[in-house]
Amino acid sequence: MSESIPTIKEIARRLNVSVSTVSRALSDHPRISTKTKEAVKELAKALNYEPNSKAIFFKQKRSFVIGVIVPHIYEDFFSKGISGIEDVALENGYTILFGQSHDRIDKERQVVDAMKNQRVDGLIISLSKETNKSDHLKTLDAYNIPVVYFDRVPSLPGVNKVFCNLFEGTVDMIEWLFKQDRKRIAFINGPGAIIASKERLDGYIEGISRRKLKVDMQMVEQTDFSEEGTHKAVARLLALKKPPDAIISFNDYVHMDAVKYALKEHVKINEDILFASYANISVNKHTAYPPVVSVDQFPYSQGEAAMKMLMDILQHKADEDAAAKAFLHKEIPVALVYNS
Amino acid sequence: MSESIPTIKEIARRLNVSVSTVSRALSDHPRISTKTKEAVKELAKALNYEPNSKAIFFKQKRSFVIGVIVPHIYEDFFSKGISGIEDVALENGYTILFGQSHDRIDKERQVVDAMKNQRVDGLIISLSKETNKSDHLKTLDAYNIPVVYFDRVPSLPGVNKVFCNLFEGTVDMIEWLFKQDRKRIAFINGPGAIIASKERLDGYIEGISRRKLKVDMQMVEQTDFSEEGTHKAVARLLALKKPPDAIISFNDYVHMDAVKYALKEHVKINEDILFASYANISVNKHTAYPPVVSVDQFPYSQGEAAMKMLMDILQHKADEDAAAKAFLHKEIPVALVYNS
DNA sequence: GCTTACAGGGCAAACGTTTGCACCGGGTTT
DNA sequence: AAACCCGGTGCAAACGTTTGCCCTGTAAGC
Repeated sequence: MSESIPTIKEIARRLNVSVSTVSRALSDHPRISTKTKEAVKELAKALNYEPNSKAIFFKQKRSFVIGVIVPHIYEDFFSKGISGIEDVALENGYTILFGQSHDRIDKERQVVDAMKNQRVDGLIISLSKETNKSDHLKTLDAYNIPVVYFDRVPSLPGVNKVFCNLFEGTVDMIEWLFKQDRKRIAFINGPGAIIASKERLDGYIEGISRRKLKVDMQMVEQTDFSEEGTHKAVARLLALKKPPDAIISFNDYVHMDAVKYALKEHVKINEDILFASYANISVNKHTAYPPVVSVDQFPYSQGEAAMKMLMDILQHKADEDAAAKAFLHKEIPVALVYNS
Repeated sequence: MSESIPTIKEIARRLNVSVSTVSRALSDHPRISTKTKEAVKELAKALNYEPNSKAIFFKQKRSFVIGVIVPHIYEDFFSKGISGIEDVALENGYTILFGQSHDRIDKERQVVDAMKNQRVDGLIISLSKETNKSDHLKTLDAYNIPVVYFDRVPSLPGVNKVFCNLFEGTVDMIEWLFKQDRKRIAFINGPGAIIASKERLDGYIEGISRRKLKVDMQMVEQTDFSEEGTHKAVARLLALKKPPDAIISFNDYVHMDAVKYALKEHVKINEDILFASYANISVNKHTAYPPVVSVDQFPYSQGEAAMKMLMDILQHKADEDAAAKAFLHKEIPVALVYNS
């Protein structure tokens, strides 16, 4: 009943030629006459022939599939990153196998395993928060599957990675706030353990220091990303003898929670206190009180860059040229985005 | 240099048995002695053997990959749906190939083609807005790839689909608003052309009618989902001689835009006017003015249901039993979610 | 007329795995 | 003692495609 899927064999049978001829005709091999090629291609089109990429992989050891693993898909940042990856992949005839780690290392392991079983040609991964060592990714080496890390990258050097550094962006943001005549700039950072927090804090300290001011650690709060955590941080800031006239939040989600609490305290958002943040997520355009400035990390571009890097690696895989095998690093510049 | 990937052959060679024995041992075939099985399994583990699923597909004509195509990943609704799909897939040993149509039919075609080339075992798709006929999905029949439609489903009957109907939810929402003593309930609907708009409108009319009230079409506005479109709709509602005391928005994004405009007009949100909406997206928990009630369509559950349905179809694919081949429909109930 | 060259195309192996069938040796039936 | 059964295992084909090598026929070169 289900009329069989056309194969190269079928074409060969109908045209009374051998399968090898068909194969070569389809790939424009010079040894095949134009006439035969035309006949083959015509019939292929008529039968709606599509090569079975699994069989090709089997022969060529390439699957034309690349794996993409992110902590969460629901975060604006990652969904945009995936779009960047996907677009470049499609341009190059690749498809993406997808998985989420939900920020858990066991899940990450499971997904990495699944990708390995599927014999992906390469992997782009943004590490889960729990992932400090990447031994589960070492096994990919044995399978000769190259890995490109994306945004949440290991700090070790011996890897390919695309990321951005928030240090400069933070310094710029502080400069800008000073120009708006803000003098008491507070900062709600994320948990101290993660690198992203350190980058931001370093930038904050540098930014304040450049104005020859002393950094007041009372102005630096921390949140665990929960609503309560952020509320408490804001509460402490507002309770200071000299409360801040600007608050930088770790990201736009923290920003929203901060605003929510400040509103309850009758703070005039972006008047009494200017609110700044990181990420520049899409919903900022819809919310009543977006941050006046947000540091955009251009996830789409990061995704594009990561996929291009992977394509590059795949190209040069067979090369004996050692130089082509060096580990690639790419730092994407950030930019301030203003909401008026 | 790249130490070779372990195969079943390698195991056979080392253990001095045939590949068939290894294959059977690995799959717990009853004819193989426990001793041999143990030896094989032990060595397999030691070598870190992982079956090459491409080769298996080749033999079994199953890839253990299912394709998932959605209009956008950045929408909260779809990202949750995908998570539901993914979790069920993983439980069943399947991995997902992912693609976005960006609400364009040409992109949808391209992605469907890519999935076909990869010989996915099945496909779950939420149609793009542009897709009215699905001839490009007909070609999947020839490849014997079953399709389950998800949320954005074709209205025709001869398909498998999981969806929810907003009619009841809308009626319930109106009832609830009446109970809050709201008498002039306005409605900002989406473009008339899409089914989702019709369902909502029908529910709105039914809800109002049940109170024996006449439906005032001045209270029914429309937006094209742009910020301006929504702003104009709100402006018209506020300019009415008898402005509304409740506004239902097409979804939470429209809701946000509506609130943003209303704030400018000094409306006291959720006091002067109660705001209600659909979708119950995650950021509602962070925003300053979430809708007091939102109709949750449980995208995660829908995703789960869709994947389970597909697993079911795949199970019964070989069945000659016609009953098992009937087209499956599943309607997921919605629920009101209140934000206090 | 004979060799040589080359264009055009076919044969068959290989990729990793599954599976129907055959085989073998020892124990049970008759 | 012949016939049978059965647990345990091996053989080989098959899946769709690519590719190194070989074969054939015709035309050019001598």
